[in-house]
Amino acid sequence: MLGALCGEPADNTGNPVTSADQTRPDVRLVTDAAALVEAVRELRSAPVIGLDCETTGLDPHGDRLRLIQLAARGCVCLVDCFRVRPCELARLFQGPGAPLIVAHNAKFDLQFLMAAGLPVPPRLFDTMLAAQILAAGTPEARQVSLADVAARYLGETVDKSEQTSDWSGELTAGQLEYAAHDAAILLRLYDALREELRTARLGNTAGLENRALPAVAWMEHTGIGFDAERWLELGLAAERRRDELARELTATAGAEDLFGNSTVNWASPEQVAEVLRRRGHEVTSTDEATLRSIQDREPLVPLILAYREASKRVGTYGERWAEHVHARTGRIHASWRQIGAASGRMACTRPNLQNLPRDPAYRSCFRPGAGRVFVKADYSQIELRIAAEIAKDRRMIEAFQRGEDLHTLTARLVLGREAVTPEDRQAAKALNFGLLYGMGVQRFRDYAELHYGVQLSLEEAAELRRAWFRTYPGVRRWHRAQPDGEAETRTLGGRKRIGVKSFTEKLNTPVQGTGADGLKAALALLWTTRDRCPSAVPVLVVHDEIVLECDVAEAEQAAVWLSECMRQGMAQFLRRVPVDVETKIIADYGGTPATVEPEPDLESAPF
DNA sequence: ACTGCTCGCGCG
DNA sequence: AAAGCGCGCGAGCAGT
Ligand SMILES: Nc1ccn([C@H]2C[C@H](O)[C@@H](COP(=O)(O)OP(=O)(O)OP(=O)(O)O)O2)c(=O)n1
Ligand SMILES: [Mg+2]
Ligand SMILES: [Mg+2]
Repeated sequence: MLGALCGEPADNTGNPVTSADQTRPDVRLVTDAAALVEAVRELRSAPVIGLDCETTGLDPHGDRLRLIQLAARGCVCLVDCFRVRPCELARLFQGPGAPLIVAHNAKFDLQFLMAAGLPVPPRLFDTMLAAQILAAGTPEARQVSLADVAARYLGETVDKSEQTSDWSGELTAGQLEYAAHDAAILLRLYDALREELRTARLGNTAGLENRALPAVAWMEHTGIGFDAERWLELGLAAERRRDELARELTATAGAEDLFGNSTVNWASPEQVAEVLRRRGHEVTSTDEATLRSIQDREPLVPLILAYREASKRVGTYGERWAEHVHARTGRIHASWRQIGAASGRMACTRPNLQNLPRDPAYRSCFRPGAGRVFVKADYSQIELRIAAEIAKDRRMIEAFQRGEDLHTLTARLVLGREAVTPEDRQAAKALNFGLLYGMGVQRFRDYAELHYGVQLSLEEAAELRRAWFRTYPGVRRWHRAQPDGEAETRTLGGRKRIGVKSFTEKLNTPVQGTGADGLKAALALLWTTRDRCPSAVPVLVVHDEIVLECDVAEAEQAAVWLSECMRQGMAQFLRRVPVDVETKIIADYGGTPATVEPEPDLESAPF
């Protein structure tokens, strides 16, 4: 049955397959070492090769590679990994003149190659990333399955019914046919997407994404160590607090039925709003800003907010996290979306590791293995620096050249005093970025009151806000220079977002997106220079922050390496503004200090 | 039981 | 809630 695929294509019934495709390639099934050597010899001369892997499941740590499909122009090789060890493919992927490897969602295939001990091809083109880059800002950016992309750019329909079939048994003709087609279509897609990228002037962005891609696969494959026991303890404490607060809310509101049970579900915004309206507050929302505005007249408000905080911890940061611990590795392998936002930022799901509570009790549950540490590096004031460059604000540029800290300055401006705590500085971020991206005076005033306790009249708030814009007059000009109507924006790296509608989006997108460009350039550098720190692996990316895990002995080296990659990655986009990276060596993600013994200095050693 | 929506909120 | 932006997740709720 398998032999049929080596020559004439056949379907499951053994009948010849008819196809409209006149250029159907030669399909070859490789089931022994000699055939693999021969296949690699032939493929090695191809400049571009489509790669697709069929696996027994979606988990590179648990499931197995079954079939590796390699498509050159006019020739598809299917390597049956149950019959032949694919190590020989290292010769295809590596060395001078190695081919460009084209794959769809290559992060998936790369993780299986990594698990199999195969090298990561040095030159990659991911058709999914390309489609996301081209569609940034449109709903199509979220519909990027191979079938979607093939339909969009080739007008071809792809049958995915075999994708989820059983790949652990005897391979059927239908499966082999499907596998060959999937790989072959990648080459045509590559041609079409490369042309689209060229005409949209997005080639540089695609290059950047494809260079960052191995680091993202590396990070996902690595996962991160997690102390589930301590995490669950925090959940139980939050649960007790939540239930206590619910009882107190019910008692305070007098919302008990005959049995003393609550008639209100405090987790329902609708019911909370109804309670508040009955108590004389004309609210249409119950978010924190609304609740704060009635806090003076409503004793339930602090209880509701505390209840919400506890509920958040029980729900979003609760016991379900134990399900994310991988049975084999004992670590959490979140799913990283390399292009997760319309701006170009990454995103993270199942679970989202980019919005862990800042509370060290939670963050310290993420820990390196024994004898290892985390090295965490975060860009300083990054979007202010980028905005200074984009808006060409002389005052802001010069402030950065002098090494000033604008978050601290803004905290001082609003507080009216010199002394600023780390919390004050953290709060100033929302003010700086709020004003930078178009926040109005009303919201500015309420924020200042809530976080700094400074009560301002609307006129006083307006004056402070004007003072901020007087300090950075280039930012005000930049605001006024924004065009009306729908626009497309570009980052300093050339990344494009289309359909940008509102004034505030037009301000934010190129700045946030440039930050993503720089961070991805840093990831690309980390991958290509990883030999500088052999024990180091990436474990987290949090927008302008990268966390590595490495041996204690290599920590200092890793810190230098990481900060250099990050500086270089970002600095290429900033001509006038310096880039600063804050790097720390820590025993866990909560920031527990690491007691690091520096690497022995061999140069000056006595022997 | 599942899907799709809104609301609210965690993070950068 | 207000001209800050970008995400993902859980709960409630309505519809099936
Ligand atoms: N409320 C916020 C917080 C952050 N950001 C964006 C802009 C920041 O530059 C970027 C990174 O967040 P950080 O917390 O790292 O803030 P900074 O880099 O500005 O400051 P720091 O020097 O503390 O790193 O995320 C934002 O838009 N709005
Ligand atoms: Mg930062
Ligand atoms: Mg940060």
